[in-house]
Amino acid sequence: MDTAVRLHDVAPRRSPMVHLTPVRAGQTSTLSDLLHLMGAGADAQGPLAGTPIPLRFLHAGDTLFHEGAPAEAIYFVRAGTFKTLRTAEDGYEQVLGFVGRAEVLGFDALCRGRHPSAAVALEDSSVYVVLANDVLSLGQRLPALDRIVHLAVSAALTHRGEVADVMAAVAAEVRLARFLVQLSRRMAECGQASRRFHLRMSRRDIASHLGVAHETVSRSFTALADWGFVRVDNREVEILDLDALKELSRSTRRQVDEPVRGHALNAPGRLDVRPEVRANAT
Amino acid sequence: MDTAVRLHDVAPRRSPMVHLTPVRAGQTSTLSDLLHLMGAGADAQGPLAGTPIPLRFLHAGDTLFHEGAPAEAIYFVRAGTFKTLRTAEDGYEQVLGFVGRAEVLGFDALCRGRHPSAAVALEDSSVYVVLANDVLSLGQRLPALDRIVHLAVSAALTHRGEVADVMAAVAAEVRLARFLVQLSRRMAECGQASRRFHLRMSRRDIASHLGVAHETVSRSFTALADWGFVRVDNREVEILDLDALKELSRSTRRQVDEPVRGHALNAPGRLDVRPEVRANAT
DNA sequence: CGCTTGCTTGAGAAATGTCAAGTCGTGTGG
DNA sequence: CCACACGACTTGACATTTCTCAAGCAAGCG
Repeated sequence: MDTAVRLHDVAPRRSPMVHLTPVRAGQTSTLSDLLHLMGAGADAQGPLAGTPIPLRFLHAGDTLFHEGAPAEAIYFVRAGTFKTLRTAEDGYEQVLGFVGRAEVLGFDALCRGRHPSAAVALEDSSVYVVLANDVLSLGQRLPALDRIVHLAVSAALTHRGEVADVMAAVAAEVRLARFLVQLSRRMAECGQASRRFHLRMSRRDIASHLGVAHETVSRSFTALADWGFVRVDNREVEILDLDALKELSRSTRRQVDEPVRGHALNAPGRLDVRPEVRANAT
Repeated sequence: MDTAVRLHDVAPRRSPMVHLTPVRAGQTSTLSDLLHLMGAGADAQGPLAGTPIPLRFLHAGDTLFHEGAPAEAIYFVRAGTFKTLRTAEDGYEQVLGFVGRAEVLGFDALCRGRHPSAAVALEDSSVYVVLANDVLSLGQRLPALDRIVHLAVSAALTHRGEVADVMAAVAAEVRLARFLVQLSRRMAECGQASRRFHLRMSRRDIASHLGVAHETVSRSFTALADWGFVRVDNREVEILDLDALKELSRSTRRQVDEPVRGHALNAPGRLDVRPEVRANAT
C-alpha cells in the first residue's frame, strides 16, 4: 500500500515530449540518426551517413497514413506510439496492433502499392520518413540500411503473429493477460518501465485488438485487479504479479483429442488454477 | 445440379505434383528460377542469375522448421501449401496462417535469430532455400533478389494483418465466410480456380486459425451450405454465391457509439440481412 | 477386418454480446 | 471561474452464442 504512489500522477497526461537529438518540426535528420535509433550505431559510418532523412511530427490523433493511400514511404517510429487499423464499411475500426519506438510502419504497402491499413498516432509522435523508392536504392548502396529494414520488418512480422495468440484465447481475461504480458515485455525491450506503465490506447482500441466488446475489457481489467494481478487506475497500469499474469496467459483452448502423447499432467483446464475466480463470480 | 460434377473426384487426393522445371529431390535450382517464380523474370539476367539455390522437398505433414529452431534460412514456396503455427505448452496448436506458392516463409526469424513459429507442409511441397546470410549479401549484389524479398515480405505482413480481420468477427459463420473469401481471392491470384477448390487443411486447423472450436467450424460450414452460399463435401468446397459470401463477411461487431458522423444508413446490424438464417435456426 | 482419424451433430452450461444506466474526467464556452 | 457537454469508462441484466462433453458416422490404413 505504501510502496506504490498514487497512480494518478505517475505519467504525464500528454506527450512526454522526449528529449532526443534536438530537432524541430520540419527539420530533417540524417541517416546516421536513423541507424542509431535502430541500434545499428556501429554501422553509422561511410559517405552516406549524412544523407538527410526527413522527419515528420504528429499530434495525438493525427493520421500518419490512411487505409488505401498510395505507398509513398515507410516510417520508423522515433518517438511515440501508433495504432494500425482497418476500417470496415460501417465504421468499425479493427485494430491490428500497436507500434512503438524503433519499429517500422507502412511496409505492408509495398507489395500492392497501397496501404492495406491506416496508422494513427496515440500520442504526440515523430517518425523518420524513408521514401519507398529509397528503400531499395539507398539500401543497395548502404548495407546497414538494408539490414535495419530487414530486422525491423522481421520484428513487425513476428509481432503480427503474436496478435493471433492474443485473439485466440477463449476467456477474455486471458486475452487481456496476454496483451499485458506482451506489452510489458515490449516496454522492457525499449528500456522503459515494464512493471508500471501508461496505456496509450483507449479501452475501445484494446477491445478491438483483443476481439471482444469494450465492456468486456472493462470487466476483465476489474477481474485482473480483483485477483490482485494488476492495479488499474484509468490508463495507468501496475503489474503486481507478473508470474500469475503469465500463468494465466498460458490458458489455452482445451486440446480435445490427441492428449499430448506422454505426460498429461498439465492437460486439465488451466482456468481452474484460480478457484477463487469463478467462485467469486457466483 | 448438372453444372457441377461430383465434388469427390475434382482434385487429386494428394500432391498434384506440379510440373515445373524438371527438378528432382536434392537437386539444386538457380537464382533465375527463383526470380521467375516470384514474377521477376525480367530481372533474371546478369552474372549471378546462375547462382545455385538449393531446393527442399517435403511430404505432407513434414515440418519445414520447428518453433524455436535457429534461423538458418528463409524459404520461398515453389509448390504446395504450408501452415504456420505456434504450439502452447499444453500442446494446443495456434495456427497463424496458411502459406502457398510464391510466398515467403521463415522471415520472422531474422530479428531474434530463432523461428517464433513453425511451418508444416499440408501436402507434398517444395521450397527454395535462401540462407539467412545470403539474404543480405546476395541481395546487395543482385537488386532483383532484394526486391522480391521486399515484396514477398510485404505481402506476408499484409496477409498476417488480415488474420485479425478473420478472427475478430463475432459470429463464427462470418469468420468462416471471411476465411473463404480470402482463400478464394488468393487462389485467384495464384492463377488457380477460385470458385471451387480443395482445402488443404483440416477442420481443426481452420478452427484454430479462426479462433473457434472445431465443432463450430463444422456447424458453420453446414450453415453456409444450408443458406446456399457454398457446397461442401469433406474438403472439397464450391462457392455458389460469392457475393452473398462477401456480403456476409462484411458483418462487423456493432459499432456502439459515434454513429459514423454523417450518414447512418448502413449502421443497423448487418446480421439481420438474412432473416432466414436465425429464423431457420429456431 | 478392426482401428484410428477426421468430421458431423446433439444437448447443456458458461461465457460474452448487447442494451442501458450512471460515474468520472476533461475541455469548452459562457 | 463555473456550468455544461462530451467522451471514456464502469457496472448491471438479459439474450444469444459458443464451448464443452458425448455420441455416431465415414473413410483410410495397417
